[in-house]
Amino acid sequence: MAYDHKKVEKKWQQYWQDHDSFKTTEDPNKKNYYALDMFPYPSGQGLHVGHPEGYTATDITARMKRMQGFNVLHPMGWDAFGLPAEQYALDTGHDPAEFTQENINNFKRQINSLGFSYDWDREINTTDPNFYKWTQWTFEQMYKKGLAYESEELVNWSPDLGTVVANEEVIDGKTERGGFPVYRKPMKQWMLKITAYADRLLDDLDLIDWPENVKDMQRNWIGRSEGAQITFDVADSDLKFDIFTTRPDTLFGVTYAVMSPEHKLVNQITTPAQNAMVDAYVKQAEMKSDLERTDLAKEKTGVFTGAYAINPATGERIPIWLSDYVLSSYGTGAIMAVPAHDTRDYEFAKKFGIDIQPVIEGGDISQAAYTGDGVHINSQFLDGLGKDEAIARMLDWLTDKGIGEKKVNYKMRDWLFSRQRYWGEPIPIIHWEDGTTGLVPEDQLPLKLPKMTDIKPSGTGESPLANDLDWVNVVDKNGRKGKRETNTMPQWAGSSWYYLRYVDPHNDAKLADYKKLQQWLPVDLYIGGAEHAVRHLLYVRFWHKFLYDIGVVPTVEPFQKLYNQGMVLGDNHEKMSKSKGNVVNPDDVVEEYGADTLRMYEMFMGPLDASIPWSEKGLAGSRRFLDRVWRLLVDDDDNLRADKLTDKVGGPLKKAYHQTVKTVTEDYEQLRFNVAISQLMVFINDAYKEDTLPRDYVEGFILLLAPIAPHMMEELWQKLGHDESLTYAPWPTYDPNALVDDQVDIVLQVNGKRRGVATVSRELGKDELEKIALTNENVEKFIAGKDVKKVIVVPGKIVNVVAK
RNA sequence: GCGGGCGUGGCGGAAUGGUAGACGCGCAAGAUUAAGGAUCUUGUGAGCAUUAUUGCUCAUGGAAGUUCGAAUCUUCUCGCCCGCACCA
Repeated sequence: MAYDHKKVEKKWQQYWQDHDSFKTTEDPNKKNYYALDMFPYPSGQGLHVGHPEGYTATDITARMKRMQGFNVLHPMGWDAFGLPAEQYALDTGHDPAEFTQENINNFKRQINSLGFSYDWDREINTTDPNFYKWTQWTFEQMYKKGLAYESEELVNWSPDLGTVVANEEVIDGKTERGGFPVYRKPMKQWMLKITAYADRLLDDLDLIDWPENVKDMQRNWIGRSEGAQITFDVADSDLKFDIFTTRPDTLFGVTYAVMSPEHKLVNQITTPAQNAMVDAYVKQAEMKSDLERTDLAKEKTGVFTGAYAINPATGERIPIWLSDYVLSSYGTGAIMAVPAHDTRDYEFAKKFGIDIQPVIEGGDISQAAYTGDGVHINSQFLDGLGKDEAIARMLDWLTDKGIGEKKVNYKMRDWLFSRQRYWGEPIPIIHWEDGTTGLVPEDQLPLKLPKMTDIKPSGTGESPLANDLDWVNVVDKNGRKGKRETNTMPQWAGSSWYYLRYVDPHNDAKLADYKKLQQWLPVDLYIGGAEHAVRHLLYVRFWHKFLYDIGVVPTVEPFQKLYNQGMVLGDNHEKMSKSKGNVVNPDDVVEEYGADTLRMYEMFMGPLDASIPWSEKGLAGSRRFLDRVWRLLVDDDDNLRADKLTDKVGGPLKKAYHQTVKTVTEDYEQLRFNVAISQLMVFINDAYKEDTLPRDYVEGFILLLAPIAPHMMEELWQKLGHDESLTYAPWPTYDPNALVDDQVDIVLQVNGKRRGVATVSRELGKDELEKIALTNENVEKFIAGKDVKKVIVVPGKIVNVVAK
């Protein structure tokens, strides 16, 4: 009888549920291990075969750690607020809450069908008021510290979505969701002051074990740059403006200044003669979406304001231009232009015929800007100096004169935290009629999202919540009237701290108990997709550091080790998508091959972080291996092949077994599952050649394979006579002495090429090995007629004869 | 343009300075004739030589280098992927 995956998988899933097998233990005598998945957004599509790749990796780790005697926290939950559900609800007339619940039920069914060892008592859901109470609470703490503030900002407005989106949600000038154009528009919005943590977010990357590319992306996003802020006077007026530059040493080469079209001073400095042109340029810039602005970046545009500034170094008058190559959102929104030594300024100066004044030797300014290092010229007190020295000297000079100072700037901007949509956490703020703004008192949290029938975005920049007057209008105990904030939080809010709630999910009094957090944090292993490298993972680190500062969490970083699983591609090597018709549904795989096969195949495909095409043949191969394991131990009548088992240990499988325990344990630890599986296959291939199998080895093997294929291994474990689940069976150990043979193969080389092999005693010394090599028939052939210059002997491994 | 990564059989991939191609897929041969994606054993980078155990040559995108020895380290170069992109 062939292995019946449907029966066996159902049986053990039921067993685990009935026995609370995966309930988190909190034994003070054990060490703790926190294995975390990026919780999913429960979409209407259901689980994708990409989801189980990361989930299986953490599940294997969690299962191994349990067997190794750790308390293991391995939870799952739902990132259930967000645009897609709301969009779907709008399109179909569904209630997003109901629709989301259906999706969650489906996701949970699918996840359970794959045999993941989650502790469902700790399930969380970001849309549950008992959860978002603490999202709101954290927002209030930020507000009290001045880190959550309301501000008129130039924001990314998406008319198609009817909401603003954060900078991080704009990809190539379009919204991440839907790919809609984005316009810069001034709007009053809630912001979180993530920039206050810029340096710590940057520096603490050194403390964590994350992929280098993710760290680099974060460094890049934070974009710290050191330079100077310098004040320029506007000629013939009392006005001044600041610029930021990383090259204060080139101040003598400044021949003009540029302000962004949105700069505050534009109206005040523009001369009447230039007014019409400036006006037209500013309007035009306003109309363009970000995408159009960057698309047109090939050709610089700009307009002269008619005004002049004074170069503080030379005292000369320099024209002030306007151009959208200067961004209002970076630095001071104005620059000093050094066309001789900056490629952008060079292009602009060439186009508009502005003076180009070299101040560093090297390059040819008739051809291109010279941005390299060199000796300064035409720069009075900087003449003769190199770049670094000149920068230092100039900073001193600026500071002395009181017209400039050293300054650090960041590309990262504050986090736009409000959305004009319904399906999100309400921001717990009340705007009072006397013009003040206050928090919803903590004892009134959670501030629940009201049920509404019409949740269409107004399109005017107001949230649909504004229409629910019963909810919006409030009166305090003194009769003062107020209106609730109607913007909601972005989807990233709940995911910025959810991993903390798993630690203490039912706590009514606190976000989570500090002592419990001390026991579990930081998360030991966090696995998810690379698409969250900057956004989610930067927000989380910011929230965590804030919560650390106010004494809620005990660690400065949330996730000690992060790993990005790759993508599962379609069998045509392309990203799976409905339109390409290459989507594989995990339900179908579980039905046909079983969960163990799916888990095993996804781990065997290749390295966990690689993106690899799906192969039905490969999937079948994984099933074949599991069948092979089954048949090795179970006969056609579904009975254990007891006659094959022996209580003796040792024999021909001894070395292979110990090697397997060692390799598999180490490979699991390093998430090298594909290699671990190949070693398990080697052992089974060896075992097939033997008539008898030591029972110890068979049991050890079953435990090693159990994290990957838990259902079948539980069944085999039971057949071997165990009446309890193997969940807490002790992890196999190996004897290092069993790994070394008395006899080893020594490779014999001549000039680095393999010319023979000799099987000798492991302890054989250098001299004997050299002698064996030199007397080897084939080696002799290759050194005949040559001088032996040197013989390199690596005992136990190799002998290389160098002959010329 | 800048930053990061990758390039190994027909395919997915092993090997992180010491026998290149573990393991799997595919393919082939043999055994077997179980009804279902069969199973078991063996072989399988290319080429040459050999009755043969076997030996030799070439081979990790390309070129050069370091080294007794390089898929692995260095430089250049080509190609692909990811991220950022007028950030002053």
